[in-house]
Amino acid sequence: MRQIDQNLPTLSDAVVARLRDLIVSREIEPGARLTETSVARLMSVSRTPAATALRTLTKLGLVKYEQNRGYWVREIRVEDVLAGYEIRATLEGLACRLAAEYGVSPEVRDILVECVEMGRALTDAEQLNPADHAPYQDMNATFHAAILEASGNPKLPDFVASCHEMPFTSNRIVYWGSRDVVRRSQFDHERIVEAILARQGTRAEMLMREHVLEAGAIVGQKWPEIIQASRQPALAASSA
Amino acid sequence: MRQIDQNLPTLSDAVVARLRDLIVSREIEPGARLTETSVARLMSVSRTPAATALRTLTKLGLVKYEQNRGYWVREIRVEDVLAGYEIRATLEGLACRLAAEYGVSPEVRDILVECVEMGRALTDAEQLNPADHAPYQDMNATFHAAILEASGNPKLPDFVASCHEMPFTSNRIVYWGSRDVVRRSQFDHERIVEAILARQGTRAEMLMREHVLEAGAIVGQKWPEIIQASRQPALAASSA
DNA sequence: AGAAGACCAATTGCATGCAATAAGGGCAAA
DNA sequence: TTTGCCCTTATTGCATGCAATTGGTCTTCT
Repeated sequence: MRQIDQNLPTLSDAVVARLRDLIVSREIEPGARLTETSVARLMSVSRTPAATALRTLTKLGLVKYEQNRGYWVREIRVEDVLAGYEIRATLEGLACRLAAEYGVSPEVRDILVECVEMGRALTDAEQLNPADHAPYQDMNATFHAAILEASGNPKLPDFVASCHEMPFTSNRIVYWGSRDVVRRSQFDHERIVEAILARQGTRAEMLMREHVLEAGAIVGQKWPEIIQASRQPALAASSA
Repeated sequence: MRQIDQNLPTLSDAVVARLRDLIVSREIEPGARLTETSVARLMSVSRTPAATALRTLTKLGLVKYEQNRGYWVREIRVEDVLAGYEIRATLEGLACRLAAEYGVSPEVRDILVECVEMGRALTDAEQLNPADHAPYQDMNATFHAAILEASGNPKLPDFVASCHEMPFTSNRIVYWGSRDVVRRSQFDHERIVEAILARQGTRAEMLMREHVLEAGAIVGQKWPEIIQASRQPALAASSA
């Protein structure tokens, strides 16, 4: 009875994951009513994990809640997604500045240099290799996480993580359709590392802001396609 | 049976409020075990609202949680509080820049001007009047909220709000012990409004950063006194 | 004596019944 | 016709019993 389809630790987590996919893919339409009972039936669980999941999704901003009234699916507006990128850009920019100003440990420096070298190698060929997409995403996540850690601000990683929990704002979404776009992102990484190691705080901050905002801009441009693609369950499910 | 002492909508909310006070005031020591059952007994409620409250406090960062293991009281470190101020300073700075760059509506302009005039009046006398503390706090909250709204970023108010939920990071804590400190804060407000109305985005951003960081610096300086004062239940309870 | 395995206690995770609450509709009175 | 009140109904909020998981301990075998 444990685990409905993913091997997440609790039923509630599994309900959150599945319900999020259903909302993001618009299989459940914006404005639709979500009662604890209906979610419980839909997921074949009792009301307890359904209720817990709905509270979690409320905090994630995917459903709206009114006291003693119930839950509704919220519309995912492109301006909300862009707002998330704007906040993430600012916070990751802060992390860059702090890391540059206070200086990074040799270990962090090695990680950053390694990320840059790996990214260069993965994107150096004349054409992007689909098989390199996943390694590049991993490198990207490592890169951003290392800088957040190196900021010395113990709350910053958590705040940025809550940005990632919003749909389409994750740093795992690296557009792999155009070599130019990926290559430019890679150049950003190189300049960011250069700035941090040279202790150029403001430069590092602005470069990271730009870097993240550009990722957001690409999502904004391709918004109709993204929504369209996410309507297809097969694709939406792959986001897990 | 409803409401144990505050008139909050749900029992769970009341448990969150009381437990937060107990943790912040260190009546429950850092590292202490918190089981659903013990909290339920302590608050004279069943396990359900206790469990909900513990999950909420985990998200607020006041308790630590381990899967299927339980909850522990986390230590409130001064560096965590300062980290919160650093994030808040950056985000409110962002809001200022956006409001300045895109321009504010006449309504918002009137609110900001009114806040500045009220603040000037409340701090103009040679000595601070204790009775003016609460009105000044209200003005301060209105001021910051108006700018966050005016930023046009729909997620920004929520993110800043989650900063306020951390202990000692609320913008309601305005130090009222020194006229110079309050007066300087008031001057900041005046310059921030000037910069926003003059569409000077970067200046507005930096002024707001400085403004919030100074509030954090004061908390940092007075940390031992704050911890000491919060040990006294009478004072701690007044934070509700 | 040390290590591995099985048992035991403590704690959360889940299921379900019941109570409280709030919105909406119907009915009556002005 | 409109307005105000009450009642119904849908839904969450709460209480509690049971199952599952985890960590520690005790035993046993090497």
